[in-house]
Amino acid sequence: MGERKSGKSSEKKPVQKTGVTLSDIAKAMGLSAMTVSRAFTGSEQISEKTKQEVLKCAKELGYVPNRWARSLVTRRSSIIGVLIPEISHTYFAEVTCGVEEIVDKTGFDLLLCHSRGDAEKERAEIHMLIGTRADGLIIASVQDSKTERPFAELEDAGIPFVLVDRFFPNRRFSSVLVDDLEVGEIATNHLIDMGHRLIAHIQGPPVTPAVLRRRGYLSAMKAHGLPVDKEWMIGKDFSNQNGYVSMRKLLQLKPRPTAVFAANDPLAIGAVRACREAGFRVPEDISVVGAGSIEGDHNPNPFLTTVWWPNQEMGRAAAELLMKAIAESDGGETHIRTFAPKLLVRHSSGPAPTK
Amino acid sequence: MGERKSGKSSEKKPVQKTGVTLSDIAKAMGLSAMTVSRAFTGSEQISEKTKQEVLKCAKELGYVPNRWARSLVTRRSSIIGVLIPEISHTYFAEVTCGVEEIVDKTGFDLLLCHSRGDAEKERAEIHMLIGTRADGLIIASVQDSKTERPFAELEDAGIPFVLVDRFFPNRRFSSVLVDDLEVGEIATNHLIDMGHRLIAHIQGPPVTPAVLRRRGYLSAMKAHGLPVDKEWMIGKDFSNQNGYVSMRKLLQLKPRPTAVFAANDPLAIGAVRACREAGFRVPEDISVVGAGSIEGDHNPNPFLTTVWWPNQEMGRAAAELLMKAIAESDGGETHIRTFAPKLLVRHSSGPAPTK
DNA sequence: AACTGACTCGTTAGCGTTAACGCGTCTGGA
DNA sequence: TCCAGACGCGTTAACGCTAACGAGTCAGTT
Repeated sequence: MGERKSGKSSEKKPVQKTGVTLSDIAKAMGLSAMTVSRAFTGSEQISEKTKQEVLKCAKELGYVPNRWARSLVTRRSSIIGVLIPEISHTYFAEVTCGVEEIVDKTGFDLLLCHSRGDAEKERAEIHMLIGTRADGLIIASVQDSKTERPFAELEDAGIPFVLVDRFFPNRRFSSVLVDDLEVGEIATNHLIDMGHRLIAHIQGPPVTPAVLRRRGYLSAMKAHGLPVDKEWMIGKDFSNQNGYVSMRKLLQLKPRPTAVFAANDPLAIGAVRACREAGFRVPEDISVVGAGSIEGDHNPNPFLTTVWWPNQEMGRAAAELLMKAIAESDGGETHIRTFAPKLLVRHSSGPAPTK
Repeated sequence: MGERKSGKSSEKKPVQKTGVTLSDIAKAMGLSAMTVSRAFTGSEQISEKTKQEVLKCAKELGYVPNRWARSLVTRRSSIIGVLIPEISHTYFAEVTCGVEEIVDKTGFDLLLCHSRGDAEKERAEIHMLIGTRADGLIIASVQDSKTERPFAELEDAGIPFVLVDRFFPNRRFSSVLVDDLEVGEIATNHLIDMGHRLIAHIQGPPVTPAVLRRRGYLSAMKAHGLPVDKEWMIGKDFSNQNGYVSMRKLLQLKPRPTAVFAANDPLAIGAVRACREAGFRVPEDISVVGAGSIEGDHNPNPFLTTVWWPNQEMGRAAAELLMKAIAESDGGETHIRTFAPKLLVRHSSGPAPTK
């Protein structure tokens, strides 16, 4: 067995598999480990000269300080946990991107965790993050009001956290929100303004944002004296598939709705697909409005009329709240930042058919 | 000056800010720390009875094992680093999602790092990940062939890694790829089949995938004896904005191209936008084909004709390669898996205008 | 009765790093 | 000349955990 790399090596030293340590380079330089440590921690108690020498020697030997040994004694991991249902949802990807921007700037790193929409998995991940001694958490929770237990654990562990787009009325947690009630109202009002009266709603799962958007839909309809048939509210999760299936059902109703407010964009896109397959034109025959559009350069969808809000900025805001909570470590106050949604009129909505 | 923690404490125990430790519950139960440890590590050297008692007591006291203390002695962090340009690109989000799926299943966690397309930042993150003693890395690198230095560092540190969609011909690294040459050919051939002859190409940045797609475009054109004007190849990065700007320039050429192959979907969407703004219809006047479509339920784009490949599955494949490399720790062999792209004909491409 | 071996549990030593303190050396001012 | 104080470095003792070995108990075997 040939050694693949003999390092700097003195004589035999088979393979330094474990990696170079502080005391390795301390010995090599005839210094104490402490002095070497000081060269890396930015301590004042070391002369500039030896500091440079140490850094140089460390580089040659390929030494990189062991983060965990350090954080064990420092009691800070410099790790922020991000706990979301799934990163492939563009919405969460953009929030996460905003979080990363701030967090990276402050010298922390991101541990990415998926709850996959499962409250129990979320709980397990929180537990894991406590074990990881994360310095803080950003959570897009799938817990409902009855299962706040995981958050209590976090508080016991003294780990600050900020919720994204989830609000628990009975308990104040720091959070960053969109006004989801307004989302529902804006979308619905737009359709009403275009002359629609038979407006259906494809809803999401029973989490706060979806519930509020639905409530906004209902409130807008009511405000205009428009009746809402129970069959017009349909759907059970945020998937494209659900949008497709729900729309197919809606198309069979009579009278057939002339417009649909879908609780998010994937739902809306699924709905559009169902309409077209069934031979209806969008928006000439049926108008569709989504919600939660993606921003930025990467994946714009130029077709769908939708209600937009600044995902990435919300991520930044959440991270800023968290950074402040960590820095001040008061742990006491909770802050809530709410963002206003905005209607983006594009090409999937139009005037109600005159028929 | 108040003592922040009086150890195990006898009477008052103000706030155990530091968190409960192994020996805390060892003392509480009259056991040794080792026995308690065994209850958590799944060791055989403990009776089922005491194990359950320990677990129960730990739960009551809110004890969670300190991951870093553990990994310090274990020499395994159970952390996989994912180093990508930016998670808000749906492409990387989906790859990451696939990675997470496998990695989570195997008991690892993901440290998410952004290179932001900057080779130097990427290098810094790799350095950080070495310090973190990550057990393995998945990298969508922005290094070019001349700057492989970071990878050498990884090899020295004995950290296995798998590259995603980057290939370094002069050096064999384990990697997962799409056949980008074929991507370019498929897209271009499709347009040629539709009768187009004046086909332009909006290209990406000078990284391997973009270069290969362009080469595929050229090869397809050449194979059909079609000339390529230098002005038809334009563009410098993967952004939507670049697609828009480049298309505007292409529209002013005479003769004006009747079709465009854009190196990825954001480019294509930007191009479509430019066409429409200038009063051209897509696909009646101009056909546009993208590449790298997103899959899954969340963000389908039902309009764009594009070349597709299985992002999420590629992520899974990369993670599986990495898991194997970690488990076997041979570190020797390198594996390369290539995925075939597939044309998705939708509504942004059509027959060449007869003029 | 003595021996073997399986089971449980404890003891000793670190893993690689930093906090806190201590000890020389050198400088400058009275 | 002497001493305060700054400066640069070393020593000791953790941080919370587990590997490796060792010791005690109890059953079954010879």
